[in-house]
Formats: sequence, C-alpha cells, structure tokens
Amino acid sequence: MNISIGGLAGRTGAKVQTIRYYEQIALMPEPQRTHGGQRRYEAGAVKRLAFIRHARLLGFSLDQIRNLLDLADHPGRDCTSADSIAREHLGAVKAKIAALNSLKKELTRMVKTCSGTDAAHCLVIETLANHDLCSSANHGVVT
Amino acid sequence: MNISIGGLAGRTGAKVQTIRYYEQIALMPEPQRTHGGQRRYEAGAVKRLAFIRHARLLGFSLDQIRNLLDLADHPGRDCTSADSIAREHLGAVKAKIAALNSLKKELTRMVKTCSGTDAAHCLVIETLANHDLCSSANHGVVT
DNA sequence: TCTTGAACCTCTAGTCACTGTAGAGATTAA
DNA sequence: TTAATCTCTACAGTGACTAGAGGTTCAAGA
Repeated sequence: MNISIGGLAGRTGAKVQTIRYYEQIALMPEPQRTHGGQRRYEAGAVKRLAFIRHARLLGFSLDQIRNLLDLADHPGRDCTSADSIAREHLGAVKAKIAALNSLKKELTRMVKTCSGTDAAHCLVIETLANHDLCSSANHGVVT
Repeated sequence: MNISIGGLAGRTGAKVQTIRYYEQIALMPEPQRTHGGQRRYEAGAVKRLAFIRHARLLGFSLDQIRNLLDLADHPGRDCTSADSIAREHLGAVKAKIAALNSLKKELTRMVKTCSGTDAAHCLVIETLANHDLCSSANHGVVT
C-alpha cells in the first residue's frame, strides 16, 4: 500500500484538507511520513476513512462517528451503544422530516397565492410580516 | 413604546444576544440609546424582528431575509423576487425532505436487524464499514 | 435618597464540519 | 535537469448564533 494523501482522497472521495482535518481532531490516526515529511497511508486508513465518509453521508456527527469507530475497533464489545446511536440518529432524522413537511405546507401555501404584483399586496411578505396569517405554531426546524 | 432589549426579546422570542447579533450584521437598525448607553426600541423594531424570526422559523437564510425585508420596506416595488426567493426555498426544502427520506430508509434497515450482541456481528457497524451492504448511492444530505 | 440586584454593556472566543488560501518545500515524469 | 504536480503548515472564513468575563446602568423598594 503506502499511498499519498492524494491517493487516499481519490480512493475515498474525501478532500485532502478534510483528511488532514480528521487527523487534527484525532479521528484518523497519524500516518507514517516520508523522509520529506509527506504522509503515507496503509490499507487500514482507506477502510477507516471509508467508514467515516459513509457514516457522514448517513448524517452521523463526527462525535457519533468517533464512538462508532471505537466500537468497530473492539469487535468483542457489546454493540448496544452502536445501536442506540443509530436509533437516536434515526429519531432525529424522522423529527427533521416531520418539521420540514410542515414547513413545506406553509411555503406552498405562501407561494401558491402570490399574484406577482407589487410588494404591498404580496402574500409572501404579508405572511412573514403577520404571524397570524400563518399556521406555524412552531416548525421546529432552522435549516 | 421605548422598550429595552430584554423587552424586545420577550416580545419576539429572540434572545438578547441574537438581537445584538442582528444589529451587528445590520439586519436590525441601530436603536436609540439611553444616556447610559442602553438600547431602547420603538414599535417598528418589534415588527421587524418578528418578521425576521418568522422567516427564520420558515427556514429562510439571513441573506434571503435581508432581501425580503428590503422589499417589505418598499411597498410599491415589484414583488416577483420575493416570490422567487420563496419558491427557491421551497425547492430546497423539498429536496431536503427527499434526501432525508432516503436516509431514513437506510437507517431503519440498519437499526431493525441489530441483534444487540457483540460488535463483531453488529449490523450497524458492518453497514458503515462496508459500503456494499448499503443502497446509498448518495443521500445528498449532511445533517 | 440610598441600596440592591437584575438587566444591561462590550469584547472575545467557541460551536460544527469543513473549505480555501498563501507561500514554501517534496516528489515524479519526461 | 527541469517542469509539473503534489504536499506541507498555518491560518482565516463560513452561518447563525451562543457563552462567558468583567464591568456599568436602571428601576424599584426601604
């Protein structure tokens, strides 16, 4: 193996800077260096980074990923906490979907009725200015 | 009127620090001050801040809100751009919902089959380690 | 009028997960 | 050998706030 940081980036889809960042926050271990100071990675690094990127794509936070990696590094350990991290995240995703759906409804109502004339009679602006025109108790999402 | 920053916060649900932040980025105008230097707000400030908070609840960015406020300040102007800001935002919300739904599917599959034993056979960890076990082409969301 | 304590002030730094830049040095292919 | 490409460190910036330190002002009660 012994690939450069660019090679690792190419293999995993992560950016070079992102890899260095992961090393900085100790999510990736410090690799060996060449005589000239450049990083050289083993096969294990590709696996680990792929794990991280995949978990990021699924929306896990780096802190959650840190815990998941810790578990992955110790195969004998009880995996209940991995399960609960995933369940917790699933719950958050579901909540976000619900909030966004209520948002969508509101926005659709706002947009549908805009006649596109002057701002004085624009429903978009009017709705925003006047909370009563809106059914939003609280969408609970700030995107 | 002539209320303090705390009074304004109480009336709108914004935090005191947030109001000062909005002033700093020129989203809220600089209010009058008491002899001792404390902020005192007129009724217009309550309206404007309510507009901002409402728009934030609906997920608009501060930049979008800046544009919307500009339109609200000029009632004679054409409101097409307000409409298009709202439409654009609606599109983003819809896209996010779609991405989160595909995420939810994936996570549900991951979580459902976890037997809760040791990490060596944990599907959560296995799925993350092995991209092939996962149907995610790209969920497109990083939450 | 004086005292008290809650609310206010400014300023700075931190959050999350990166991304981008500058200027210098290392490596590789022709 | 030289040019092109890659990599290095260090730091600033993103969005939308939030938190804290350390000091000042205001309004209400005695």
